[in-house]
Amino acid sequence: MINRSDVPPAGFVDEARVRRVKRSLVSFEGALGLAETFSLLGDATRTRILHALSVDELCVSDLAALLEVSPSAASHQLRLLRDRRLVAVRREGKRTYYRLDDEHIRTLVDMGLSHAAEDGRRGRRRR
Amino acid sequence: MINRSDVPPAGFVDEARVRRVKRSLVSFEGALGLAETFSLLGDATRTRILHALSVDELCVSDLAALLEVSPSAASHQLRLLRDRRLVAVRREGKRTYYRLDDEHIRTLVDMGLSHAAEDGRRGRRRR
DNA sequence: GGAACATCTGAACGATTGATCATTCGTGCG
DNA sequence: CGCACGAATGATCAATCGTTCAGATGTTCC
Repeated sequence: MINRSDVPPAGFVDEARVRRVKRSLVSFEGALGLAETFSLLGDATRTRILHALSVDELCVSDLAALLEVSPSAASHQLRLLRDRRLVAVRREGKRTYYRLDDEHIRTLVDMGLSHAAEDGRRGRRRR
Repeated sequence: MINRSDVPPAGFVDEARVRRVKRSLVSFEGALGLAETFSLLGDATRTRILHALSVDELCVSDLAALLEVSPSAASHQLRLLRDRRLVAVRREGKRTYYRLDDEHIRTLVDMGLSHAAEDGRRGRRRR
């Protein structure tokens, strides 16, 4: 038996390295979950919502007016963020107040902003 | 003059709060840049690529074989990551080796993974 | 030079996305 | 109750995205 059974059909250029990487690789499902969360941050409207909420809790109408989007659009996006537990809800009479649910999110947004800032400093985008 | 000129046409529920949030809000362009970076992380294939590269540098064919995607697909995604400077390239003979360009990225991916992990622990997804 | 290989690129297709509009739900008030 | 308001939802449509396929580059080795 020369070929190990855990080696995919093809054949790698650098077997040892690939095996090493493979060992600490997360499952496809894990990556998918990660990507789903990130893709929520991958929209300017939602990023702005999260960034606004990272400063203070806001009701839908104020949030919508502040970001100059329709209340409906804001609500749709808030639902996505809510489903993923990035924001939490609190009802007060007719109004619904949203806030960040997780301290991680604030950190992610801040970190992303600092990356973007640095990215702007040097010459964004090759080619 | 009762109405301040920097107040949008409508009228907010909580003027003071909105003004406070507005003050520390990033520009639309800033949010857009942030979102563009995040949306690159918002795809499972790219996340897996980045995660793999966070372990070790790899050439395109090994990367593709490891993740079980076509070399073409891998190349397309790598281009996007390259354009945004998330990965860096090194050529060695016929092969092209990719690696993470920025330590931030590794942190972002790791942080996202830990968030996802915690998210899995409690009951992901409401409703 | 030419064959073999690794990677890149462009076009095309199907799938997913975000905004919008109309409608509905829920709450407070006259 | 019935109206008004804030918010949520469903359907629709255009735009964007990721993959695939075919072909173009670029590199090594003979």
